[in-house]
Amino acid sequence: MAMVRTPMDHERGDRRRLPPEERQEQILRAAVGFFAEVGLEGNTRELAKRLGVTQSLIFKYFESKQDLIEAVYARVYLERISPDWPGLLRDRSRPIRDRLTSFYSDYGNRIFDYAWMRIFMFSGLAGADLNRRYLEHLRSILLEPMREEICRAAPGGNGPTQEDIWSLHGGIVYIGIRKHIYQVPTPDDPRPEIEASIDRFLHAFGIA
Amino acid sequence: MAMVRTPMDHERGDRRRLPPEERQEQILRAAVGFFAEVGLEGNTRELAKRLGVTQSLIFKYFESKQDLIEAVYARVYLERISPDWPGLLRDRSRPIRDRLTSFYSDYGNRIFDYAWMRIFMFSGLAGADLNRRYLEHLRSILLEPMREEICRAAPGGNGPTQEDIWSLHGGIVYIGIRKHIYQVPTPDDPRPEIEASIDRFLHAFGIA
DNA sequence: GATCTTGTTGAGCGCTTGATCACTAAATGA
DNA sequence: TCATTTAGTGATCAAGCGCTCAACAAGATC
Repeated sequence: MAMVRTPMDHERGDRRRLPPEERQEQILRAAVGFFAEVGLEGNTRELAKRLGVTQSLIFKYFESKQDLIEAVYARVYLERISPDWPGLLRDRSRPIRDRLTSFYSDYGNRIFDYAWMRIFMFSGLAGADLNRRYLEHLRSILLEPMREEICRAAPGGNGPTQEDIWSLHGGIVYIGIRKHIYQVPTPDDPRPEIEASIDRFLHAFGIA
Repeated sequence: MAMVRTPMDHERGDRRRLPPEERQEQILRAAVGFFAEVGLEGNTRELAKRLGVTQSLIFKYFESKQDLIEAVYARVYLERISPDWPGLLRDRSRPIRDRLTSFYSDYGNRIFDYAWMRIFMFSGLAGADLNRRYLEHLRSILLEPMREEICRAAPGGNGPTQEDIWSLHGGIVYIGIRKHIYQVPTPDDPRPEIEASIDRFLHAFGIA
């Protein structure tokens, strides 16, 4: 009960005096989980406690808390959109339904993630420009191609509008919001519902 | 530039020494707008400044900040669900499409609201139980009836599952999330897209 | 084993926070 | 007009915040 700080009871192997890049990585990884859980106003003393280091150490690796938060943003947003997806969506050798279901199955795997969803929401509420840039990126390189491909597949040319696509997208993303933000029960495997949403959507435009 | 506090430059008429219930109401109303904007960690000094009163006055009307936040929750959540809606959804003298479009048109009017959306999101992220209770309430008295009515209207009895209904709901709510949380451009009038979503949904179950 | 480098510590500074309280002065009634 | 009541103030407290820095000690080099 002496409250002595023992490095051993935190993280794996955790010898003191890590190489700088390893320590920085360790802090950043912990920060992602920590800020996702408590929000961006979470204090650095608590974060340090979870890492089993002193709070001052954090400032050796990140100039300021804002600096750390931006590193968290970068880490979380980076590689969240796969470079394969535009090609997948445009691949006309496959039926549009297949392309959409495999895209959203992949997409769901990446974004139905506790840390991602919450940090995206926290940063959105904080007014961070990153959200707007992410959504514009998403729209232009994924949703707009998606819309075009559905239009092409739709008989009679009465395809969806951009706003229709947002509606499909929102219905799917909302599963993750319910799970990680509101924390209400959701299906263990979201894929059947994703497929059903896509089928309903395509059906409305005369596809399948 | 003397930064003298003049009561006149805040709120309307604003004579000092208000009757207690009026002052409490004024603080509460300001708190709703303030916390919606900056988050629940917004500080009471800033809130007091907006009201043109001292910070200590807030604690004359609310025992603690947490107390104030809970009053904000109550104010914001209260009367957000109209008692007319269950009856409207169950009214079989009207086609199901009409019932759904007028319900969601009304519903959108109430929840596509800056303060509501953001406080709901802030409290959800903070883990407040209110969100779970609200969503369970919504499900049981609105979404489940909705599902049953659509099932009844669907030929062959292959109606939507509860999860399908969440998907429809999510697609609609997502408009508000984009607008007030992510703050990206959305249609000025969401009703056309709401109607389109409902039509696509019903179409998939062989209705209309 | 002595030396040097540098990752890590712990004390603490300046500031902000929620909350308290003795006091001030505006409204009310006699 | 004066006494009473009480809405509102302003100074202040204790705790917590981001951040700094002199000192310490783990690990590499010889």
